[in-house]
Amino acid sequence: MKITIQDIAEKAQVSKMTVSRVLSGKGYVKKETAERIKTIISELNYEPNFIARSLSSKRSMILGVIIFKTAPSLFDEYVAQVFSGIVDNSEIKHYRIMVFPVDPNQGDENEYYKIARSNLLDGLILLRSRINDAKIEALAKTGFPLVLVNFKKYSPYYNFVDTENYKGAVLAMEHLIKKGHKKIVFYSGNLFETNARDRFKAYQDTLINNGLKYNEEWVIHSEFDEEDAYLKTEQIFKCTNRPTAIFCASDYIAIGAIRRIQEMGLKIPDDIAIIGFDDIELASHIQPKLTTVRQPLHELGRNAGQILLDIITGKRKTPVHKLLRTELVDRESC
Amino acid sequence: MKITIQDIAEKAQVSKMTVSRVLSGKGYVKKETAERIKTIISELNYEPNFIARSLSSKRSMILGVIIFKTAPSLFDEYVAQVFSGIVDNSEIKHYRIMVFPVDPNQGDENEYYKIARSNLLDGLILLRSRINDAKIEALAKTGFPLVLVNFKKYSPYYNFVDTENYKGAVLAMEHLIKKGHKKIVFYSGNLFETNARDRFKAYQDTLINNGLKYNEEWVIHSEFDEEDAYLKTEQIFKCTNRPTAIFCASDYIAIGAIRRIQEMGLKIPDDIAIIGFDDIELASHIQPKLTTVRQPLHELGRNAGQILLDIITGKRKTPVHKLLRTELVDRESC
DNA sequence: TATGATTATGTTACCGGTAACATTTTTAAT
DNA sequence: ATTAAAAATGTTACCGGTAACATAATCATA
Repeated sequence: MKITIQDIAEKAQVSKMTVSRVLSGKGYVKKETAERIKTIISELNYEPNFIARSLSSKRSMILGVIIFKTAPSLFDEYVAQVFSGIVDNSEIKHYRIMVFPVDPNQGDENEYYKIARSNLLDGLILLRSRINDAKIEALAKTGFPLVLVNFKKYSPYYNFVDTENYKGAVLAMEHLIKKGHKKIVFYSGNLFETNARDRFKAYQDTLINNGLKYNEEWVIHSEFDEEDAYLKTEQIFKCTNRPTAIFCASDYIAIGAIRRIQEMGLKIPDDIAIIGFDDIELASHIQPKLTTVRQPLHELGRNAGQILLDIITGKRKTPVHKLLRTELVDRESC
Repeated sequence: MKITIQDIAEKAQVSKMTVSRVLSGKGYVKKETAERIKTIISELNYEPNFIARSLSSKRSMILGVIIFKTAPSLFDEYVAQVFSGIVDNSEIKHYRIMVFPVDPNQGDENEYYKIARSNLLDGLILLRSRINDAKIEALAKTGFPLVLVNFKKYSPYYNFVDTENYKGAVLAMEHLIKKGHKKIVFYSGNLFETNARDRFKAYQDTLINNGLKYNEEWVIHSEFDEEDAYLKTEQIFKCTNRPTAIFCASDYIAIGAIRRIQEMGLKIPDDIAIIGFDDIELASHIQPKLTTVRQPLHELGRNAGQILLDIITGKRKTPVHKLLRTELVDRESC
């Protein structure tokens, strides 16, 4: 039989409330009484019922992390690092973290909307949200504490942390152009994600600002994952005018492209230069080491967690719009 | 104001119970009544209070995953893959998954014991448990649904899924020996983990079974992570009798060792051969591609999840002890 | 039409805490 | 000694569901 607060109260010959006060540390309790109660608590090995507490206090102390499953593997490095960042915060230790994989292909799309409205969570962080997701706005408008990671939309309803994707992509493009490349292919990633759009825009703008032509044929509409990029790399070699460099909207894309290119016997960066985006762990381990634009994934997560807490505790008024810096990591692939 | 089951009941002019029956699909409700209630539910956009339901029904439909933070990064590939496996199960979709990072260095050690006893969870999966962890046995003995991953202990109190670490390590060692290596170093990983112990035992036994000598000087007591292995690789070159091969208890260890060895200008596998354990994604991307023993991480997670569900629903009686197969992946590092 | 079984719905209590308010005891100040 | 403030404890109601049991309505059958 589970020990309840009532059992403790009876044994200590006080009311439930006094025990409750000892547990929460709030309100007045005489020192000796508190000691007596504490002793009984540890003797009986009592642990408060989390669910009951949540129901009564109307705060669950649970935060949710929604992970849209867009790549074959749910927990790729992107998610892993952002997640580590979220958790890596002493303040967040008072909260429990719940993970919700949401697979749009499985029709899970509106799951998280239900979850948010089921009183289970005090707040929510969304990873890999897409702009074509119908329910995000509805949820945001309810005022439910919500932080989007890598989803940029300047609206009073949204709170987000994102990276300076546009600036980062300009860095990448200028790096290629400085090295003399004029024929640059872009692997887009999924353009329903705002970061892919920003990088795409920067690709186009930087070409034009440097007197180069934007050529639609040189845009490969890949997903963000390795496999898709691997498969679509065929397309490059069908171009009549073969490019000399590739700017990939993510490192996973770059890794897929590199694999295909190397299979064809071409040398990187001599035959074709490649630059990625993200700087995941793999980037520095593959051959050649990948030049890329570093996105502070861990920081992204840490900020998202902190902002969410601040919103929940009322320390910040929404909307919160935050952008983090990127930096070029120059290695061997271009 | 949040809509409650009472609001629905009033609007439909029935009692709460009838609404509750419609929601759960259990018990009798007249068709027209049910329709009427369903209409009102969707009109008012009602979502049941998860917490209240849990308190009343005494099942939270929440599973916990405890991740002992032993490496610098909480979510390394090992954790990511096992976790993906846990989640990748249609039956588990009815449950919520809560993640608890437990950092022994921060004194979190007994956190999970409290969590398990706070009525928040229906069951628990433990990753990276160590045999010196005092509370695991206490928890297991309470009969709380509990599955350990990669923790082998044949006891009626424990349920676990593990890999055939011993056999896998024998595979690795025999592979090295077959290639003519006689002086083989072992990087142990943390010997508080049962899988490290099994691999260590296999290392010793296989040496002896092949007429080779077990030499304590050739055992490097590293942690399971890359950085520690990198640092401890110095030790090899202090041996008077320099080894020709290294068997690493994990791929991360191997990657750390390789980095140090390559920095010293030595060639792998010519100057020194290396074999790893796990077959993480990185293993096939580094240079040279790592020969290793594949451990089915995703399967490990999938099994752990399934076993936990079976225990919770009473389909299986504990104890459950399950071992999964390993396989040698022959690449370029030896 | 009576009767038992089946279907449909309702009532009550409870899950185990906490909030809000009430009461009693102690302490400090006049 | 009196009295107000502070400290200590208690009472009651409620959070929003569900389990268990009770009752009412409907149906099938003799």
